[in-house]
Amino acid sequence: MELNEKQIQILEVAEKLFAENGFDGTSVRQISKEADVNVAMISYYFGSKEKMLEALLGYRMADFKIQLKSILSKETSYPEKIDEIVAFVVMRIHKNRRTHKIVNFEYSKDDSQSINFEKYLQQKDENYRVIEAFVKNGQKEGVFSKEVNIPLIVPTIMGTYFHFYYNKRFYTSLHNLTDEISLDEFVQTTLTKHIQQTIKALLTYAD
Amino acid sequence: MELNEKQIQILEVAEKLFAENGFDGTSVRQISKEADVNVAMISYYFGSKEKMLEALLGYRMADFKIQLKSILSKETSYPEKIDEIVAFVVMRIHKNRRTHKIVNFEYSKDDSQSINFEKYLQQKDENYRVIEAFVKNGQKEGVFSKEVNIPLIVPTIMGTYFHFYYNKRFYTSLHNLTDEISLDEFVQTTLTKHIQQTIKALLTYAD
DNA sequence: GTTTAATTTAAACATTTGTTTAATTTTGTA
DNA sequence: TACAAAATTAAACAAATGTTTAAATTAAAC
Repeated sequence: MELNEKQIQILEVAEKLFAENGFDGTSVRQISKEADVNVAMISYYFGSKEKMLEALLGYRMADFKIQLKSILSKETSYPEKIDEIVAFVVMRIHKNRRTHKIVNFEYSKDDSQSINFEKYLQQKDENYRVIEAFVKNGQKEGVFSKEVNIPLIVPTIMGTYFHFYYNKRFYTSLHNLTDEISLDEFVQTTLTKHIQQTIKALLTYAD
Repeated sequence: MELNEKQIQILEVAEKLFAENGFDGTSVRQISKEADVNVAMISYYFGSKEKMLEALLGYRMADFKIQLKSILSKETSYPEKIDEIVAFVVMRIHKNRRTHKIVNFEYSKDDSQSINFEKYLQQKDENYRVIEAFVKNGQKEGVFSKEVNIPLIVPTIMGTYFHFYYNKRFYTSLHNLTDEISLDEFVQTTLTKHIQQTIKALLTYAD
Protein backbone atom coordinates (compact mmCIF):
# COMPACT_ATOMS: atom_id res chain seq x y z
CA MET A 1 0.00 0.00 0.00
CA GLU A 2 1.36 3.35 -1.06
CA LEU A 3 1.01 6.11 1.53
CA ASN A 4 1.27 9.81 0.81
CA GLU A 5 2.39 12.41 3.33
CA LYS A 6 -1.10 13.28 4.46
CA GLN A 7 -1.94 9.64 5.07
CA ILE A 8 1.19 9.14 7.16
CA GLN A 9 0.36 12.29 9.08
CA ILE A 10 -3.07 10.86 9.87
CA LEU A 11 -1.66 7.43 10.82
CA GLU A 12 0.84 8.90 13.24
CA VAL A 13 -1.80 10.91 15.02
CA ALA A 14 -4.08 7.85 15.05
CA GLU A 15 -1.31 5.67 16.50
CA LYS A 16 -0.75 8.09 19.34
CA LEU A 17 -4.44 8.43 20.15
CA PHE A 18 -5.18 4.69 19.81
CA ALA A 19 -2.37 3.86 22.23
CA GLU A 20 -3.46 6.60 24.57
CA ASN A 21 -7.21 6.03 24.59
CA GLY A 22 -7.65 2.71 22.85
CA PHE A 23 -9.11 1.96 19.48
CA ASP A 24 -12.67 2.25 20.70
CA GLY A 25 -11.78 5.13 22.97
CA THR A 26 -10.64 7.24 20.05
CA SER A 27 -13.09 8.91 17.69
CA VAL A 28 -12.35 9.70 14.08
CA ARG A 29 -13.22 13.29 14.89
CA GLN A 30 -10.43 13.44 17.49
CA ILE A 31 -7.98 12.07 14.96
CA SER A 32 -9.07 14.42 12.21
CA LYS A 33 -8.92 17.40 14.53
CA GLU A 34 -5.43 16.63 15.86
CA ALA A 35 -4.14 15.72 12.39
CA ASP A 36 -5.70 18.94 11.10
CA VAL A 37 -7.75 17.30 8.34
CA ASN A 38 -11.46 17.01 7.66
CA VAL A 39 -13.34 14.05 9.21
CA ALA A 40 -14.33 12.75 5.82
CA MET A 41 -10.67 12.33 4.82
CA ILE A 42 -10.41 9.17 6.94
CA SER A 43 -13.14 7.42 4.99
CA TYR A 44 -11.79 8.95 1.80
CA TYR A 45 -8.24 7.66 2.29
CA PHE A 46 -8.66 4.44 4.27
CA GLY A 47 -12.31 3.43 3.78
CA SER A 48 -13.03 3.03 7.49
CA LYS A 49 -11.61 3.35 10.98
CA GLU A 50 -10.78 -0.38 11.04
CA LYS A 51 -8.94 -0.31 7.74
CA MET A 52 -6.97 2.69 8.93
CA LEU A 53 -5.62 0.55 11.80
CA GLU A 54 -4.67 -2.20 9.35
CA ALA A 55 -2.81 0.37 7.28
CA LEU A 56 -0.97 1.46 10.44
CA LEU A 57 0.10 -2.13 11.17
CA GLY A 58 1.51 -2.54 7.67
CA TYR A 59 3.32 0.76 7.98
CA ARG A 60 5.02 -0.21 11.27
CA MET A 61 5.81 -3.83 10.47
CA ALA A 62 8.25 -3.62 7.61
CA ASP A 63 11.90 -4.76 7.48
CA PHE A 64 12.18 -6.41 10.90
CA LYS A 65 13.22 -9.82 9.60
CA ILE A 66 15.92 -8.41 7.34
CA GLN A 67 17.61 -6.56 10.20
CA LEU A 68 17.37 -9.64 12.43
CA LYS A 69 19.06 -11.84 9.84
CA SER A 70 21.78 -9.27 9.38
CA ILE A 71 22.68 -9.53 13.08
CA LEU A 72 22.79 -13.34 12.94
CA SER A 73 25.04 -13.38 9.88
CA LYS A 74 27.80 -11.51 11.71
CA GLU A 75 30.86 -13.44 12.86
CA THR A 76 30.30 -13.06 16.59
CA SER A 77 29.93 -15.49 19.48
CA TYR A 78 26.58 -16.89 20.57
CA PRO A 79 26.35 -14.80 23.77
CA GLU A 80 27.26 -11.70 21.77
CA LYS A 81 24.51 -12.51 19.30
CA ILE A 82 22.01 -12.89 22.15
CA ASP A 83 22.99 -9.48 23.45
CA GLU A 84 22.61 -7.95 20.02
CA ILE A 85 19.27 -9.60 19.28
CA VAL A 86 17.81 -8.57 22.63
CA ALA A 87 19.06 -5.00 22.28
CA PHE A 88 17.65 -4.81 18.77
CA VAL A 89 14.25 -6.29 19.68
CA VAL A 90 13.88 -4.05 22.73
CA MET A 91 14.89 -0.94 20.77
CA ARG A 92 12.46 -1.87 18.05
CA ILE A 93 9.41 -2.62 20.21
CA HIS A 94 10.13 0.44 22.31
CA LYS A 95 10.02 2.55 19.15
CA ASN A 96 6.78 0.91 18.05
CA ARG A 97 5.34 0.39 21.52
CA ARG A 98 2.14 2.29 20.73
CA THR A 99 1.29 0.03 17.81
CA HIS A 100 2.17 -3.06 19.86
CA LYS A 101 -0.15 -1.92 22.61
CA ILE A 102 -3.02 -1.68 20.17
CA VAL A 103 -2.20 -5.12 18.73
CA ASN A 104 -1.86 -6.70 22.19
CA PHE A 105 -5.29 -5.46 23.04
CA GLU A 106 -7.18 -6.02 19.82
CA TYR A 107 -5.59 -9.30 18.78
CA SER A 108 -6.25 -10.96 22.14
CA LYS A 109 -9.98 -10.55 21.68
CA ASP A 110 -11.67 -13.87 21.03
CA ASP A 111 -13.74 -12.51 18.18
CA SER A 112 -11.67 -9.83 16.49
CA GLN A 113 -13.39 -10.17 13.15
CA SER A 114 -13.45 -6.43 12.61
CA ILE A 115 -9.67 -6.12 12.17
CA ASN A 116 -7.57 -8.25 9.82
CA PHE A 117 -4.35 -9.51 11.45
CA GLU A 118 -3.20 -11.85 8.69
CA LYS A 119 -0.14 -9.86 7.67
CA TYR A 120 0.88 -9.35 11.30
CA LEU A 121 0.68 -13.10 11.97
CA GLN A 122 2.64 -14.07 8.90
CA GLN A 123 5.42 -11.63 9.81
CA LYS A 124 5.46 -12.89 13.41
CA ASP A 125 5.76 -16.48 12.25
CA GLU A 126 8.63 -15.73 9.87
CA ASN A 127 10.50 -13.87 12.61
CA TYR A 128 10.03 -16.81 14.98
CA ARG A 129 11.47 -19.28 12.47
CA VAL A 130 14.67 -17.22 12.29
CA ILE A 131 15.07 -17.23 16.07
CA GLU A 132 14.24 -20.94 16.29
CA ALA A 133 16.92 -21.86 13.74
CA PHE A 134 19.48 -19.79 15.61
CA VAL A 135 18.79 -21.39 18.99
CA LYS A 136 18.75 -24.92 17.54
CA ASN A 137 22.13 -24.25 15.98
CA GLY A 138 23.47 -23.16 19.35
CA GLN A 139 22.07 -26.31 20.91
CA LYS A 140 23.69 -28.48 18.26
CA GLU A 141 27.02 -26.84 18.99
CA GLY A 142 26.58 -27.44 22.70
CA VAL A 143 26.49 -23.74 23.64
CA PHE A 144 22.81 -23.63 24.60
CA SER A 145 20.89 -25.86 26.93
CA LYS A 146 18.47 -28.29 25.31
CA GLU A 147 15.91 -27.98 28.07
CA VAL A 148 14.74 -24.55 26.99
CA ASN A 149 11.28 -24.04 25.49
CA ILE A 150 12.16 -22.14 22.32
CA PRO A 151 8.71 -20.70 21.47
CA LEU A 152 8.57 -19.11 24.92
CA ILE A 153 11.84 -17.18 24.62
CA VAL A 154 10.32 -14.33 22.63
CA PRO A 155 7.39 -13.94 25.06
CA THR A 156 9.96 -13.56 27.85
CA ILE A 157 11.83 -10.83 25.97
CA MET A 158 8.81 -8.90 24.75
CA GLY A 159 6.70 -9.64 27.80
CA THR A 160 9.27 -8.23 30.20
CA TYR A 161 9.46 -5.05 28.18
CA PHE A 162 5.70 -4.63 27.91
CA HIS A 163 4.90 -5.41 31.50
CA PHE A 164 7.43 -2.75 32.42
CA TYR A 165 5.90 -0.36 29.90
CA TYR A 166 2.31 -0.99 31.00
CA ASN A 167 3.34 -0.30 34.58
CA LYS A 168 5.92 2.36 33.84
CA ARG A 169 4.31 4.81 36.23
CA PHE A 170 4.78 2.26 39.01
CA TYR A 171 8.33 1.24 38.09
CA THR A 172 9.66 4.72 37.49
CA SER A 173 8.57 5.69 40.99
CA LEU A 174 10.06 2.45 42.31
CA HIS A 175 13.40 3.14 40.62
CA ASN A 176 13.32 6.83 41.56
CA LEU A 177 14.16 7.74 38.00
CA THR A 178 11.88 10.71 37.57
CA ASP A 179 14.53 13.35 37.05
CA GLU A 180 17.98 11.89 36.83
CA ILE A 181 17.34 9.44 34.02
CA SER A 182 14.81 9.39 31.23
CA LEU A 183 12.57 6.46 30.38
CA ASP A 184 14.29 5.99 27.02
CA GLU A 185 17.67 5.81 28.69
CA PHE A 186 16.45 3.36 31.31
CA VAL A 187 15.02 1.06 28.62
CA GLN A 188 18.18 1.26 26.57
CA THR A 189 20.51 0.50 29.49
CA THR A 190 19.06 -1.11 32.60
CA LEU A 191 16.04 -2.89 31.13
CA THR A 192 17.93 -4.13 28.09
CA LYS A 193 20.72 -5.45 30.30
CA HIS A 194 18.24 -7.25 32.54
CA ILE A 195 16.64 -9.02 29.57
CA GLN A 196 20.02 -9.90 28.07
CA GLN A 197 21.05 -11.43 31.40
CA THR A 198 17.77 -13.31 31.66
CA ILE A 199 17.95 -14.86 28.20
CA LYS A 200 21.62 -15.78 28.46
CA ALA A 201 20.99 -17.35 31.86
CA LEU A 202 18.01 -19.28 30.57
CA LEU A 203 19.89 -20.60 27.55
CA THR A 204 22.81 -21.85 29.60
CA TYR A 205 20.87 -23.07 32.63
CA ALA A 206 21.04 -26.73 33.68
CA ASP A 207 18.71 -28.07 36.32
CA MET B 1 -17.06 -1.96 49.98
CA GLU B 2 -19.82 -4.46 50.61
CA LEU B 3 -21.11 -6.22 47.53
CA ASN B 4 -24.41 -8.06 47.31
CA GLU B 5 -25.10 -10.94 44.92
CA LYS B 6 -26.58 -8.75 42.21
CA GLN B 7 -23.57 -6.45 42.27
CA ILE B 8 -21.16 -9.37 41.94
CA GLN B 9 -23.27 -10.74 39.12
CA ILE B 10 -22.95 -7.40 37.31
CA LEU B 11 -19.19 -7.14 37.99
CA GLU B 12 -18.49 -10.60 36.61
CA VAL B 13 -20.34 -9.86 33.40
CA ALA B 14 -18.60 -6.48 33.18
CA GLU B 15 -15.16 -8.08 33.69
CA LYS B 16 -15.78 -10.48 30.84
CA LEU B 17 -17.03 -7.80 28.47
CA PHE B 18 -14.33 -5.27 29.42
CA ALA B 19 -11.59 -7.82 28.74
CA GLU B 20 -13.27 -8.90 25.53
CA ASN B 21 -14.11 -5.51 24.05
CA GLY B 22 -12.24 -3.06 26.22
CA PHE B 23 -13.59 -0.58 28.71
CA ASP B 24 -14.57 1.90 26.03
CA GLY B 25 -15.67 -0.87 23.71
CA THR B 26 -18.26 -2.06 26.19
CA SER B 27 -21.53 -0.23 26.73
CA VAL B 28 -23.49 -0.25 29.96
CA ARG B 29 -26.43 -1.54 27.95
CA GLN B 30 -24.45 -4.61 26.89
CA ILE B 31 -23.52 -5.27 30.51
CA SER B 32 -27.04 -4.80 31.80
CA LYS B 33 -28.47 -7.02 29.07
CA GLU B 34 -26.02 -9.88 29.65
CA ALA B 35 -26.30 -9.58 33.42
CA ASP B 36 -30.08 -9.50 33.04
CA VAL B 37 -30.62 -6.27 34.96
CA ASN B 38 -31.99 -2.89 34.01
CA VAL B 39 -29.56 -0.28 32.64
CA ALA B 40 -30.27 2.08 35.48
CA MET B 41 -29.04 -0.47 38.01
CA ILE B 42 -25.43 0.30 37.11
CA SER B 43 -25.77 3.94 38.06
CA TYR B 44 -27.91 2.93 41.00
CA TYR B 45 -25.37 0.48 42.45
CA PHE B 46 -22.00 1.90 41.40
CA GLY B 47 -22.64 5.53 40.51
CA SER B 48 -21.01 5.34 37.10
CA LYS B 49 -19.27 3.07 34.61
CA GLU B 50 -15.84 4.20 35.89
CA LYS B 51 -16.65 3.53 39.52
CA MET B 52 -17.95 0.09 38.55
CA LEU B 53 -14.46 -0.73 37.22
CA GLU B 54 -12.87 0.48 40.46
CA ALA B 55 -15.23 -1.78 42.39
CA LEU B 56 -14.14 -4.67 40.16
CA LEU B 57 -10.47 -4.01 40.94
CA GLY B 58 -11.09 -4.04 44.64
CA TYR B 59 -13.08 -7.25 44.32
CA ARG B 60 -10.27 -9.05 42.46
CA MET B 61 -7.30 -7.72 44.41
CA ALA B 62 -7.81 -9.11 47.87
CA ASP B 63 -5.63 -11.57 49.83
CA PHE B 64 -2.70 -11.87 47.40
CA LYS B 65 -0.04 -10.72 49.86
CA ILE B 66 -1.21 -13.06 52.61
CA GLN B 67 -0.92 -16.13 50.39
CA LEU B 68 2.49 -14.99 49.16
CA LYS B 69 3.82 -14.63 52.68
CA SER B 70 2.47 -18.03 53.59
CA ILE B 71 4.59 -19.61 50.84
CA LEU B 72 7.73 -17.81 52.00
CA SER B 73 7.27 -18.83 55.61
CA LYS B 74 7.49 -22.52 54.73
CA GLU B 75 10.66 -24.42 55.54
CA THR B 76 11.74 -25.12 51.97
CA SER B 77 14.88 -24.38 49.96
CA TYR B 78 15.30 -21.19 47.94
CA PRO B 79 14.86 -22.87 44.55
CA GLU B 80 11.74 -24.63 45.84
CA LYS B 81 10.37 -21.30 47.02
CA ILE B 82 11.02 -19.79 43.58
CA ASP B 83 9.08 -22.62 41.99
CA GLU B 84 6.21 -22.16 44.39
CA ILE B 85 6.07 -18.40 44.03
CA VAL B 86 6.13 -18.56 40.24
CA ALA B 87 3.46 -21.27 40.14
CA PHE B 88 1.30 -19.28 42.54
CA VAL B 89 1.70 -15.98 40.68
CA VAL B 90 1.01 -17.56 37.30
CA MET B 91 -2.05 -19.42 38.60
CA ARG B 92 -3.31 -16.24 40.16
CA ILE B 93 -2.86 -13.89 37.19
CA HIS B 94 -4.24 -16.55 34.88
CA LYS B 95 -7.38 -16.68 37.00
CA ASN B 96 -7.65 -12.89 37.02
CA ARG B 97 -6.25 -12.32 33.53
CA ARG B 98 -9.30 -10.38 32.37
CA THR B 99 -8.99 -7.81 35.12
CA HIS B 100 -5.23 -7.58 34.53
CA LYS B 101 -5.83 -6.92 30.85
CA ILE B 102 -8.08 -4.00 31.69
CA VAL B 103 -5.55 -2.63 34.20
CA ASN B 104 -2.64 -3.03 31.76
CA PHE B 105 -4.53 -1.01 29.23
CA GLU B 106 -6.11 1.67 31.36
CA TYR B 107 -3.25 2.24 33.79
CA SER B 108 -0.67 2.72 31.03
CA LYS B 109 -2.54 5.73 29.72
CA ASP B 110 -0.64 8.93 30.44
CA ASP B 111 -3.75 10.73 31.66
CA SER B 112 -5.97 8.15 33.27
CA GLN B 113 -7.73 10.60 35.53
CA SER B 114 -11.09 8.96 34.98
CA ILE B 115 -10.18 5.78 36.91
CA ASN B 116 -8.66 5.72 40.39
CA PHE B 117 -5.76 3.23 40.69
CA GLU B 118 -4.57 4.15 44.19
CA LYS B 119 -5.58 0.91 45.86
CA TYR B 120 -4.11 -1.15 43.03
CA LEU B 121 -0.76 0.69 43.34
CA GLN B 122 -0.56 0.32 47.07
CA GLN B 123 -1.23 -3.40 46.84
CA LYS B 124 1.36 -3.78 44.08
CA ASP B 125 3.97 -1.96 46.14
CA GLU B 126 3.35 -4.08 49.22
CA ASN B 127 3.65 -7.27 47.18
CA TYR B 128 6.91 -6.04 45.69
CA ARG B 129 8.44 -5.38 49.11
CA VAL B 130 7.78 -8.98 50.11
CA ILE B 131 9.53 -10.30 47.00
CA GLU B 132 12.42 -7.86 47.44
CA ALA B 133 13.06 -8.94 51.01
CA PHE B 134 13.05 -12.60 49.96
CA VAL B 135 15.57 -12.10 47.16
CA LYS B 136 17.86 -9.96 49.31
CA ASN B 137 17.86 -12.68 51.94
CA GLY B 138 18.87 -15.22 49.31
CA GLN B 139 21.66 -12.91 48.19
CA LYS B 140 22.89 -12.48 51.73
CA GLU B 141 23.04 -16.25 52.11
CA GLY B 142 24.97 -16.56 48.86
CA VAL B 143 22.27 -18.57 47.04
CA PHE B 144 21.26 -15.82 44.62
CA SER B 145 23.45 -13.73 42.36
CA LYS B 146 23.90 -10.10 43.36
CA GLU B 147 23.89 -8.83 39.79
CA VAL B 148 20.17 -9.28 39.33
CA ASN B 149 17.86 -6.29 39.02
CA ILE B 150 15.25 -7.12 41.64
CA PRO B 151 12.46 -4.74 40.54
CA LEU B 152 12.57 -6.31 37.07
CA ILE B 153 12.00 -9.90 38.22
CA VAL B 154 8.25 -9.51 38.55
CA PRO B 155 7.91 -7.92 35.08
CA THR B 156 9.68 -10.97 33.67
CA ILE B 157 7.30 -13.38 35.40
CA MET B 158 4.10 -11.51 34.65
CA GLY B 159 5.26 -10.18 31.30
CA THR B 160 6.03 -13.64 29.96
CA TYR B 161 2.60 -14.84 30.95
CA PHE B 162 0.80 -11.85 29.46
CA HIS B 163 2.69 -11.74 26.22
CA PHE B 164 1.77 -15.38 25.82
CA TYR B 165 -1.84 -14.63 26.72
CA TYR B 166 -2.13 -11.61 24.40
CA ASN B 167 -0.81 -13.74 21.54
CA LYS B 168 -2.42 -17.00 22.60
CA ARG B 169 -4.01 -17.50 19.18
CA PHE B 170 -0.52 -17.36 17.67
CA TYR B 171 1.20 -19.56 20.25
CA THR B 172 -1.47 -22.23 20.42
CA SER B 173 -1.17 -22.70 16.67
CA LEU B 174 2.63 -22.70 17.00
CA HIS B 175 2.52 -25.37 19.71
CA ASN B 176 -0.15 -27.37 17.89
CA LEU B 177 -2.12 -27.58 21.09
CA THR B 178 -5.58 -27.05 19.69
CA ASP B 179 -7.06 -30.41 20.59
CA GLU B 180 -4.73 -32.53 22.65
CA ILE B 181 -4.12 -30.02 25.43
CA SER B 182 -6.17 -27.16 26.78
CA LEU B 183 -4.90 -23.64 27.34
CA ASP B 184 -5.34 -23.95 31.10
CA GLU B 185 -3.28 -27.13 31.17
CA PHE B 186 -0.55 -25.57 29.03
CA VAL B 187 -0.30 -22.55 31.33
CA GLN B 188 -0.22 -24.75 34.41
CA THR B 189 2.49 -27.06 33.10
CA THR B 190 4.67 -25.89 30.20
CA LEU B 191 4.42 -22.12 30.64
CA THR B 192 4.83 -22.28 34.42
CA LYS B 193 7.86 -24.54 34.04
CA HIS B 194 9.44 -22.18 31.52
CA ILE B 195 9.06 -19.20 33.84
CA GLN B 196 10.36 -21.17 36.83
CA GLN B 197 13.42 -22.16 34.79
CA THR B 198 13.91 -18.56 33.66
CA ILE B 199 13.80 -17.04 37.14
CA LYS B 200 15.97 -19.71 38.74
CA ALA B 201 18.51 -19.30 35.93
CA LEU B 202 18.50 -15.53 36.27
CA LEU B 203 18.97 -15.65 40.03
CA THR B 204 21.93 -17.99 39.85
CA TYR B 205 23.55 -16.58 36.72
CA ALA B 206 27.08 -15.21 36.84
CA ASP B 207 28.48 -13.27 33.89
C1' DG C 1 -52.03 -4.16 57.67
C1' DT C 2 -49.58 0.03 57.16
C1' DT C 3 -45.61 2.48 56.40
C1' DT C 4 -41.10 3.22 54.96
C1' DA C 5 -37.21 2.16 52.40
C1' DA C 6 -34.97 -0.38 48.74
C1' DT C 7 -35.27 -2.09 44.28
C1' DT C 8 -36.65 -2.20 39.49
C1' DT C 9 -38.61 -0.38 35.43
C1' DA C 10 -39.45 2.11 30.82
C1' DA C 11 -38.84 6.33 28.88
C1' DA C 12 -36.46 10.40 27.98
C1' DC C 13 -32.16 13.43 27.96
C1' DA C 14 -28.52 15.52 25.39
C1' DT C 15 -24.11 14.03 23.21
C1' DT C 16 -21.32 11.57 20.49
C1' DT C 17 -20.50 8.00 17.34
C1' DG C 18 -18.80 6.38 12.12
C1' DT C 19 -20.05 7.22 7.63
C1' DT C 20 -22.10 9.40 3.47
C1' DT C 21 -23.50 13.10 0.62
C1' DA C 22 -23.12 16.68 -2.60
C1' DA C 23 -20.93 20.83 -3.45
C1' DT C 24 -16.59 23.30 -3.73
C1' DT C 25 -11.70 24.00 -4.23
C1' DT C 26 -7.15 22.59 -5.61
C1' DT C 27 -4.00 20.23 -8.52
C1' DG C 28 -2.04 18.28 -12.60
C1' DT C 29 -2.14 17.81 -17.62
C1' DA C 30 -2.88 18.86 -22.46
C1' DT D 1 -6.72 28.59 -20.93
C1' DA D 2 -9.51 24.53 -20.54
C1' DC D 3 -10.44 20.25 -18.79
C1' DA D 4 -10.50 16.28 -15.71
C1' DA D 5 -9.14 14.11 -11.65
C1' DA D 6 -8.07 14.46 -6.89
C1' DA D 7 -8.64 16.59 -2.61
C1' DT D 8 -11.30 19.04 0.73
C1' DT D 9 -15.29 20.87 2.87
C1' DA D 10 -19.68 21.54 5.79
C1' DA D 11 -23.80 19.39 6.57
C1' DA D 12 -26.67 15.62 7.32
C1' DC D 13 -27.64 10.70 8.61
C1' DA D 14 -29.22 7.15 11.72
C1' DA D 15 -27.59 4.69 15.51
C1' DA D 16 -25.50 4.27 19.99
C1' DT D 17 -23.62 6.39 24.02
C1' DG D 18 -23.86 7.26 29.68
C1' DT D 19 -26.92 9.08 32.78
C1' DT D 20 -31.27 10.79 34.90
C1' DT D 21 -36.08 10.83 35.82
C1' DA D 22 -40.28 9.64 37.88
C1' DA D 23 -43.34 6.06 38.39
C1' DA D 24 -44.11 1.19 39.75
C1' DT D 25 -43.00 -2.84 42.33
C1' DT D 26 -41.00 -5.50 46.03
C1' DA D 27 -39.12 -6.18 50.76
C1' DA D 28 -38.59 -5.22 55.50
C1' DA D 29 -40.02 -3.28 59.90
C1' DC D 30 -43.23 -2.09 63.08
